[in-house]
Amino acid sequence: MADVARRAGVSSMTVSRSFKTPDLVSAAVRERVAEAARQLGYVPNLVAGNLASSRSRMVGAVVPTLANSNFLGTLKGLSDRLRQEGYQLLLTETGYDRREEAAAVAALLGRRPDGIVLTGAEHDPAVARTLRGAQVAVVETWDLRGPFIDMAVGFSHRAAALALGRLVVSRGYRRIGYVDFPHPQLRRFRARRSGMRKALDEAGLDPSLVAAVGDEGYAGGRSGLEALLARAPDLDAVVCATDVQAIGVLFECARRGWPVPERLGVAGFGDFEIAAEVPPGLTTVRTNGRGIGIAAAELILGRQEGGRTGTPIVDLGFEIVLRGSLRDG
Amino acid sequence: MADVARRAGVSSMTVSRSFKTPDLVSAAVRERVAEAARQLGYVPNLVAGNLASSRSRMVGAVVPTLANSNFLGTLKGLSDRLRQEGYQLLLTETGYDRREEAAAVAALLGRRPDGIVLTGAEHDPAVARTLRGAQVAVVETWDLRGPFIDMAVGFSHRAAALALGRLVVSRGYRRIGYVDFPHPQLRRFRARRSGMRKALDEAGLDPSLVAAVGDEGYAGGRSGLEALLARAPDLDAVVCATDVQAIGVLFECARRGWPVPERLGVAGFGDFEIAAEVPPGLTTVRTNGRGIGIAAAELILGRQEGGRTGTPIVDLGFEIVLRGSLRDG
DNA sequence: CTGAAAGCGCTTACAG
DNA sequence: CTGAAAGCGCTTACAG
Repeated sequence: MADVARRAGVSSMTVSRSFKTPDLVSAAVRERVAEAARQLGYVPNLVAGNLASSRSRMVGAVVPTLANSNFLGTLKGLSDRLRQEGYQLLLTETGYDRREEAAAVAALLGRRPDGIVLTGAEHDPAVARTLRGAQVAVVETWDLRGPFIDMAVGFSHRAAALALGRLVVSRGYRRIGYVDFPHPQLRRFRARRSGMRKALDEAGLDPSLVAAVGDEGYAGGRSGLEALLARAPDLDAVVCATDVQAIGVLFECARRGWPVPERLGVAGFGDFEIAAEVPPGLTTVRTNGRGIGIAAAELILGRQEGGRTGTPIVDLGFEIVLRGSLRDG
Repeated sequence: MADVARRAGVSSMTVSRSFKTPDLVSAAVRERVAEAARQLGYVPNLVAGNLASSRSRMVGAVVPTLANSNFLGTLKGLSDRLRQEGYQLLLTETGYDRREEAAAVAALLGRRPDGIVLTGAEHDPAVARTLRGAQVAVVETWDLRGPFIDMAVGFSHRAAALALGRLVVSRGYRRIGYVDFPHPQLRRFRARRSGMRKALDEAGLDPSLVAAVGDEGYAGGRSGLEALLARAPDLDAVVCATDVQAIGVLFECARRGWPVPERLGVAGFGDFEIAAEVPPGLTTVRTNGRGIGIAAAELILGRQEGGRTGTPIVDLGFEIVLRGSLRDG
């Protein structure tokens, strides 16, 4: 930058202003600075800028896994919205491990990001403590039950599962099983299960057909289905904690030659892209993961402008998407 | 840090040393510094550290899209390996747009990352120029045809498609169609098509059954299949440029009640997780996306140690995975 | 094994 | 509209 200033015949702060606040610089000087920068191939050093201004225009994102369209959508929404404002994303994956998460947050904090986006609202106690002490906007996503460290955006998993459960019941299914993913400390999965249970209770149906599997993927759906059938051979519908599990169930039905939705109704959670593609179409809950990312970005950006913009707890709701995997009732 | 130094009764450079090179500090002092840091909740400011040392321990990753298991695997491998060494990942998505990519690289460079990982080896001319001028290790991934900016890791898409094509031929299929994703300037897709064509030529089969679709997803597979059938009702096998397209073809077969592999053989490219799950199992090319990420990380880390470690062009090869979507021959 | 000084490349008030 | 000075919080030689 000193080189640019010399070449343009101005001071280095004029160069700085010429980039940051061009309106405060005369057109002629702006021109000369731009030309000098171009000739020198000058790339402003944001590291130095960050140190001097104590604003980084970086946001740290902490996700449990990349292998899940839900968080991918959120990441994409976050990244897109932030990029528009010249922010960049620092990404860490924790593998659903609280201690990894705590380590990630600590490492992120060293970079002095302007914001940190966490997945879920259950963290190592040290995380909340450290984060509250730090000068950083924090958004917890995918969970709406506090207490929150700072801000949050999500939806009610319980309400969504309840709505889905009621739909399945309304279609005349009577022996409804649930494939759960009871990951320790993942409250959102407990909430889904609880909503489901309520729907069955309301209808006076047996709520005990639950298979807890340790896999949120295809194999989890398959083994969940098998476990449920072993307990209830007359099972007529299966709801899964994730779309991928539900797809696993559909695949297993295809293997067995079982027609869906006649022999078995199937529903999932997430509305991944494949849900609309797989025959006969998967009934599921659309959760607006991308919207969560965008909203998280807005919250962080709003905080930068000073003061909070609107409410720091955002409920994005959900939508039930009805497809061929449930019969007409 | 000054606070920590004061509290521990040492100079701030001793604090710095105590963290960076503990061996050079006496155990007693190390102890006092650690204690003071703990009490003060001290988090070293890496921004300042980076500026002073001109090393950032950040790596920028530029991917066309997050919605594709291939790059996700690479990202994951990269992120995992880098995290072990205390590096962090700066992520940008470009949407297969060269200008977005150029902008992303410019923005990344402002952070002075120690390395940049690009997808593919075809970039805006400005990218190569800027990057060569910068003090940064560059790895181009998923393509092995240079010229490269710096280093590269990938495999031969042509050889992989050729091997897959030969396999399909060996299974007795004779009217083999190819669903292409001819994205402008995505050489790797051209290479796949070329390998496929060679396999058909060798066998004296008609290589003209190609459907170019603008969608690398499920819908692309479906529309590709329809286009091919319109031209060749006796089509007996379809190879797709991506697994997701191939899954789209399998779903369309299911909708039509066509048995796979009897009525139609199907093969894909990528070995996404679903390939093993979807009935009857998708024959495909396994491309080791995760390995690409790990290798890219190694190349960058090696460069940090000074000097190049081994060859800067890494061929990770591929593997044909045979599953039920092709008949026994 | 420990420390005083200079500097990394910017930005932030404060003047003019 | 432009500039001289100080400082952001570390690390890098260089001494001792």
